[in-house]
Amino acid sequence: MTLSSRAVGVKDVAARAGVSLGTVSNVLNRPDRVSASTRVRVEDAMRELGFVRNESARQLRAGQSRVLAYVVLDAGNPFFTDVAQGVELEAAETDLWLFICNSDNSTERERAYLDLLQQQRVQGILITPVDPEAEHLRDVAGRGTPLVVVDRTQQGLDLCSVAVDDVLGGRLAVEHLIDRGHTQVAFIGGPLSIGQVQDRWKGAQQAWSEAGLPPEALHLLPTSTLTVGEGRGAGERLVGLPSRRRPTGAFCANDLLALGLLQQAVASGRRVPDDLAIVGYDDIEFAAAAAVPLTSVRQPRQELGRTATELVVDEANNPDHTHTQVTFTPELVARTSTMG
Amino acid sequence: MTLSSRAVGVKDVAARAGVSLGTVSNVLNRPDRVSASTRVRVEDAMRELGFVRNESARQLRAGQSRVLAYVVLDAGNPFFTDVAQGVELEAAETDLWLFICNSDNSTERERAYLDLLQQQRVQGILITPVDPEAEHLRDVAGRGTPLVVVDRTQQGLDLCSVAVDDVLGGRLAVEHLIDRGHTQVAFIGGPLSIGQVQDRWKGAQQAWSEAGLPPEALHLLPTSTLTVGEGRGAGERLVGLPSRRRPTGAFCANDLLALGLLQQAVASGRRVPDDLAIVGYDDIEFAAAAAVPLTSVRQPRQELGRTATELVVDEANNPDHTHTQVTFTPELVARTSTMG
DNA sequence: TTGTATGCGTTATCAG
DNA sequence: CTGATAACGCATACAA
Repeated sequence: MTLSSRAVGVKDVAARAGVSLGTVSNVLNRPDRVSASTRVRVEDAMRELGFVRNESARQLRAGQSRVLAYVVLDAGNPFFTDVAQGVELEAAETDLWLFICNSDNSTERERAYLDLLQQQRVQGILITPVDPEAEHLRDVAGRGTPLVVVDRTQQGLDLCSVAVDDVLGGRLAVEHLIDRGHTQVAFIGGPLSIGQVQDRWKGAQQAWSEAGLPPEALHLLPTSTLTVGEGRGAGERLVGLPSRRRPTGAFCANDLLALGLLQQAVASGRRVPDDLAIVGYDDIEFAAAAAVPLTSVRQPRQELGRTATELVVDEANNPDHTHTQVTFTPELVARTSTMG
Repeated sequence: MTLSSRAVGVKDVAARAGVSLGTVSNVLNRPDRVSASTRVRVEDAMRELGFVRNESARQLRAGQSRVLAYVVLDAGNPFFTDVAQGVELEAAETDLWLFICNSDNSTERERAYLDLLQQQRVQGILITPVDPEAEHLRDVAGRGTPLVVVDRTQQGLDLCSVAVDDVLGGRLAVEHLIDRGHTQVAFIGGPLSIGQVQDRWKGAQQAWSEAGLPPEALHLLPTSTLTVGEGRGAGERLVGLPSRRRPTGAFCANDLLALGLLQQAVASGRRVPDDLAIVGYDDIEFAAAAAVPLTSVRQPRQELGRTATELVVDEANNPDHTHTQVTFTPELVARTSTMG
């Protein structure tokens, strides 16, 4: 309703309530120092005028904000939204709010959001970066905004990070396929420039060679992104291989790929797992909900988010903070797609 | 590196570069008014000092921010992240940035985020609200922050909104099942207090009665949420019905339910669509990617986001803005889950 | 409780 | 280009 001359401020409230400016401020920040009756009067005035505290001014004075931000790689990937949920749960307990930003796999967007968030003086930034070694990540920390890297390991020790042991995850996946008797296996994923993909591939190779299997029987089928569409494409390439060398088991670098592969396999008449066994990675909700429930490597998603949040908050408030790299252990969840 | 005495400001930069404060400001805001050589010198100083513009101060002065916020109902539902992507695409073209907030179906969290965003003086708010008639939505607009309701229709004409005709969507789904010869059909979804669910159910009933089919042959299987888990549960209840009256087709109020139902059906040995045909709603990416690709009602998700963004931006900048209610038309996408 | 004054960092203006 | 200065809205400290 208030179509007034814009911008209702504390002094307008004070005038309306017939009290001083300082009293309004007290109602806002130390309600106990104000008598109940005047407090009510002030609150009424605020309501009538449609007063909204100006956070810019408040923050300019206080120098601190009550919001955290999480810059995700791909807001459409349920893995990240699950991590974000963990962040929110923990943040809520500290009376902090969360803004989610989507870099959408673009280094430029990532950098632009980091700039914006620093300028906003958010209390801390969580980020799953395109490249964990990028300079601009360190710049942020150097300029005073606490920053924690999520789901990527760090080379240096100058940043906090929370990650999962992806080499181990890769081992678990491939060991499982070996246990099930597969001797021709495909690793589907890419680009290898992505740290996680590289680590999972490395783990796969380790498990394979330790089992004494010939390297050429572990096929690398690179993809250009980790999406459902690429998974379908990989399925078609798989069929193209000569039947003698054609993999009977596939380990996909994430569940999106695995679901695409699964779809393509079923559509082309192959049976899962009899003709093709599939292991995914992340164990997103849709993995268990696929019509052929997907075996997958589970990461403690919410826990990642919670822990990362604890770390930023500590970095923001504890003068004795020391950078910490936390590594979680993944776990294989066996389902029908390998255990028909 | 800059471990200095906190808070590098424009005047520090000016001192370091040996220029006046005004010049630094010009480098920041009207670079053309500064000679190339001094500009470089100032930029170097900013870099060396790790200067970060203080957005609070800037905004306090300008009274305007460059960020939009989208408050979603459920960040884990791909439908909303797709809408958000549409918002981002449009926002980027207007040089605006997007913060995503998750109300997680909680009225309280929704209200708290709205307060926070108003205090931050964001340029505009997009929201898919728990309840589109809630008072606090109107309060926001009344206090000067442009707000657009996304994916919910409005009763009044005092707010902008962008929605899809859910009654029509419901009709399309059920007409499709009728066309395929089904005479016992289940509607799965809930709670009916959710506007969308109610509308889809209404459309289903309309199509059913217009086809001259008996009302009792259209079964309502209510759920308490729109999640994969509830979909599985509904599948179990479906089996419980006496075979004579057991539905051969199911229309689910969203794809999450449909995927859960699909999973349960396949796991319990029913064939889709021969034993049970399934229609979902939203056409999220995982619908097409399900091992039995899901027939679904598609909404123009990105378009929803784009249009909503155009509306907030207009409301924020155009003094002659008039509130507009935009309604899009849904479309049935037939796939294997009904067309085996 | 009240008035009043000051500062937070940035931008804009104006005369030199 | 410089130098000085006034806002923006809020929080606080201090004296009455």
